[in-house]
Amino acid sequence: MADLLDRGTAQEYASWFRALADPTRVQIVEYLARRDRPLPVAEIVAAVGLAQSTVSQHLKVLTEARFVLVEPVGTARHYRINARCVACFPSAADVVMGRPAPNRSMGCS
Amino acid sequence: MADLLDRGTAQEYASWFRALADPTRVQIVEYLARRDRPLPVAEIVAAVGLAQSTVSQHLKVLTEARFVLVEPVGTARHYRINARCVACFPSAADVVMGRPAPNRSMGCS
DNA sequence: ATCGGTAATCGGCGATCGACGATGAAGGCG
DNA sequence: CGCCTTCATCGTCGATCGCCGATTACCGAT
Repeated sequence: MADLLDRGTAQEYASWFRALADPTRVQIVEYLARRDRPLPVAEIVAAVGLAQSTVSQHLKVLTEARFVLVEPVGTARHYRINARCVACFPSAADVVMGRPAPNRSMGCS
Repeated sequence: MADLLDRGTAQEYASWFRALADPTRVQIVEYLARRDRPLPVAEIVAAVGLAQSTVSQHLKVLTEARFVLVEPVGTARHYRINARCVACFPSAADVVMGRPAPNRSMGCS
């Protein structure tokens, strides 16, 4: 008993936290969560006030972490929050803080 | 309305997430949370299996992020989870995910 | 086929990270 | 006093990060 959290799980959790380890990405995720509808990149670029390439990089990180989903719309690409992650990411915080794991694994689709 | 989360808040949240952006630190925090009593560094070193200097660095990061508290005990230093953070860190996850901020600010002591 | 608008990718920059061994500082004990 | 024990700090290394401008790729429309 009392040994460490499984390394794989720790790595998975850490990758989630790392995706939010940048203030700009925190702003983007919170923005997408609050708007709760697919938004084109241009609008996000305007909101955060950074270069388009920079925002695109951040969106790539968030997409790979499954925080964000993307759908092509004509020539554009619309990003939106991943509703599953809204539900299961805070549970990761609980696990790390020693609370019983609330059921759902972090394997969000 | 519908503009970005305040930059200062985003930076504060990001610094919390960054502190957990490493699997070893996730393991350390979860370990301290589950044991829930002050532990000497040597025990943590034994648990994670890394060099003592490396673990000390991780503990410094976690201490500066206020996830962990330290108290000197004789020649040793005992680390323990910060109970306040156990309560208020998951709320950061909620805020980022667009949920209403559950009261307490992140300014944990 | 070419043009315009949208967004991803590339290459480079300085800064930070995570790991280590070695060294240093502080306290207890003979 | 000297000597462990315990832990923090230093210096270094390669790797990664965050940002940018420039370029490329894609698609719709002319």
